[in-house]
Amino acid sequence: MTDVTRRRNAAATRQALLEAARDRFIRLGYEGTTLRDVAADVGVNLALIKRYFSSKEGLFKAAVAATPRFLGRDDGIPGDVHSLADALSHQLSAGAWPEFGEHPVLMLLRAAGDERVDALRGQALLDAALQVLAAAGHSSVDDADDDLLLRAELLVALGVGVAVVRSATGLQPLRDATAGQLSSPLRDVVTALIEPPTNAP
Amino acid sequence: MTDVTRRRNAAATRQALLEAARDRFIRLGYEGTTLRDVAADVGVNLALIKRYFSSKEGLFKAAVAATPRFLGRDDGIPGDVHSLADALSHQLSAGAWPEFGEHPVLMLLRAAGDERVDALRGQALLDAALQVLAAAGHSSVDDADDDLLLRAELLVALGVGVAVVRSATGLQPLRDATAGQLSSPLRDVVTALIEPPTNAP
DNA sequence: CCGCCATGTCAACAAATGATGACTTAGCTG
DNA sequence: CAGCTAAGTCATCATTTGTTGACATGGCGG
Repeated sequence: MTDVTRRRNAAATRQALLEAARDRFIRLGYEGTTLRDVAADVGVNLALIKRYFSSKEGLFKAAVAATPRFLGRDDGIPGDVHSLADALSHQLSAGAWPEFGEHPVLMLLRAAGDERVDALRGQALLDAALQVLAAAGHSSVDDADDDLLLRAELLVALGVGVAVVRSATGLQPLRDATAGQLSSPLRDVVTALIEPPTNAP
Repeated sequence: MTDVTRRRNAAATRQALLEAARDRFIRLGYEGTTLRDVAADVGVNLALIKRYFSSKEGLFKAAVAATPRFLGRDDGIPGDVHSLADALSHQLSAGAWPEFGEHPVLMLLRAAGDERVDALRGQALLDAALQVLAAAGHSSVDDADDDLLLRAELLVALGVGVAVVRSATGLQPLRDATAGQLSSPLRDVVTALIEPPTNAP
């Protein structure tokens, strides 16, 4: 945004536009984001967006492509239920994602009815559920029955819900919960969902 | 909408407008809903909305006021953790809310940045969390420590997440999950959150 | 039957917003 | 330095959408 090395530097300007757009898309959704505001954030003329991204939809797709998925990041895939719970705690803690302001999954969820984005969004959530299953020791989809997949998706839904609730309300203490505070309850949930207490004969 | 008894009947027309608006607000959010579409749904002129609700914001607030809260409905407040889990299973099952199409909580979450709606939304979610606490045997807020409140809010977030994920994606098997299928996992989650397995000394 | 008033329609305005082509300027290259 | 091209600006258009005042009309009370 305030990059000094951006004097008639196309790549840097394009990048700045992308970041400004991503920030607004995450906070305000597709409809709520105006191209004029994005251009103003960067201090550049509206028409440049057309040059670099063709249209608002092009800008949105580029922003989506440049945003990490739900359980994706660089943390690597958690190998067991405990590290999965820890990864969730960190992803859902208050200070996480300082570069986005909100949880990046919100951008996907606030998208317009575009077909390609819909597919991307569904895939991202399914991927997350599969990662949960992997952490539970199931390497392939067919390895798990529908009930287990449903349980994994419920865990993903919990993550989505936390992100949504935090961004939409000031609900305390959830709003400011740290990873440390989330850790204990989330461990309980993960364990209960993926390793039910009394289910084996 | 297709009420035959609606020939120059102000009350019925007003009600039809309210229902059409509610449906669109829930599915498409505040920004995504246009007054022209709402009027067209009812088969009435756009200007009538101004007459009955003053403005789009007035229409939205009326729709919010006429929509049940999260754990509110008429089911009554669940008295223990098991009936709480069952109530959740039913509220979050695929066929629930036939009169809205989606879970009504989505209307609150997709609201514009209006101050009063923000407050309403926060209050609705807090109420839901308090109901969860009540089901856990805590009659007042002060009765519970922050950790327990956080756990209750996580359960509410799970509900919100399920509603959001279902409305935004075709994620299976969550999308079509019945109350029966949700029951077992949700019981595990509720128990784990509200009655942690190994916490007492 | 007739007029009145609630009910509803019509046409038009203004603001916001995405899209677009013509124009300008800075910085490199020869 | 001259000039060409990429980078950026400007003014404007078309569309959508909320808002609004003037107008039409149907049913009910007298």
